[in-house]
Amino acid sequence: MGRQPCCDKVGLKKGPWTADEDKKLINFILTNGQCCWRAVPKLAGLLRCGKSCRLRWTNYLRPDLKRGLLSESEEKLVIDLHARLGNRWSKIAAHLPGRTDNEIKNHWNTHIKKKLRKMGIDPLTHKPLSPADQIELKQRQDQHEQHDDVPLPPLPSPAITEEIQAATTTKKSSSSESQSSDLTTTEEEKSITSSGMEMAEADALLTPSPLFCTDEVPMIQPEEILVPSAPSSSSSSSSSSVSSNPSLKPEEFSFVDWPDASSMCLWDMDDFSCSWDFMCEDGDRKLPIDPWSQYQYPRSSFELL
DNA sequence: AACCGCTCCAACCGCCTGGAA
DNA sequence: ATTCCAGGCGGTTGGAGCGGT
Repeated sequence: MGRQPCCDKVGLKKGPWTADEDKKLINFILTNGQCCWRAVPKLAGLLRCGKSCRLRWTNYLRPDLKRGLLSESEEKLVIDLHARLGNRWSKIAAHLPGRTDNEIKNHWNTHIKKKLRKMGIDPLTHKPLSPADQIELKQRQDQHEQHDDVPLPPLPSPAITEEIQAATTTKKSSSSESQSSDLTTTEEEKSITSSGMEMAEADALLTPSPLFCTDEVPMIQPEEILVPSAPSSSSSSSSSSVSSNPSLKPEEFSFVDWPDASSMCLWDMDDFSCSWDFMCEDGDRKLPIDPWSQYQYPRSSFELL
């Protein structure tokens, strides 16, 4: 017996959201807050299932979302976090304010995977592909230049496979922590702290405003929140254009942590790169490590891509 | 201009989990 | 203890947009 669908799908709309639907959802959430997604479509006058509403809001309409491609620093962070957490996109996204798990997942699949493979790094294991694998990969790429979905070559060694499986198992066994709030530190996140970056450093890395390329993403003030009027399918890269809603007041955005514009500053990349000197514990000592060393290629080789 | 193939990403689907009943 | 429900997550898909021929 299959599981009941999340909602009665008869008569429900699917596919891209229209500007009108977005407007209804935004107005509803801003007025009532996020609660009981199942009830949202009915109360907001939408012919969507609650799940669809939640996704639309969290992945697209939330005012605190960043837009645009991931910056180089964000990309590095994603790679590092992926090496430690695997495909746990929501966990990874939790470390990148304003980014969604979906966005990071997409970026990983479309950009980062390719970069790593080009560099001879297995995106699955974050270990170098063996020379034989690289030759094979090259041959396959030559044969199927256009296809990125070439099956991955064999894993470098059974030990690595076990390592990944162990990580996967950890995911299952630690599922009880998966729902914990962002403020709590999970076991895995603790391991990140101890084996990799210091939490404070990670926080510094992850401090929203200074990190991001503000030229990619215009700062939006609460009073500037606008309701899109163009169909969503065509507004993917310029989401929040358009007709303002005078009924929405800045104070109604209390659930959004708006960056303090006065504290905004741009960091030089050189300043930022300093933050990538991680520490590892060696007994009682803490030793600095370069996270890029695990890839066994010079940092600059990545930056050239 | 038309066609084709590729890329990208918004959205969907199915499963899992925690909490309430 | 069990069942049900809602929310969350990760994998996958579909289609718009774009470049090449």
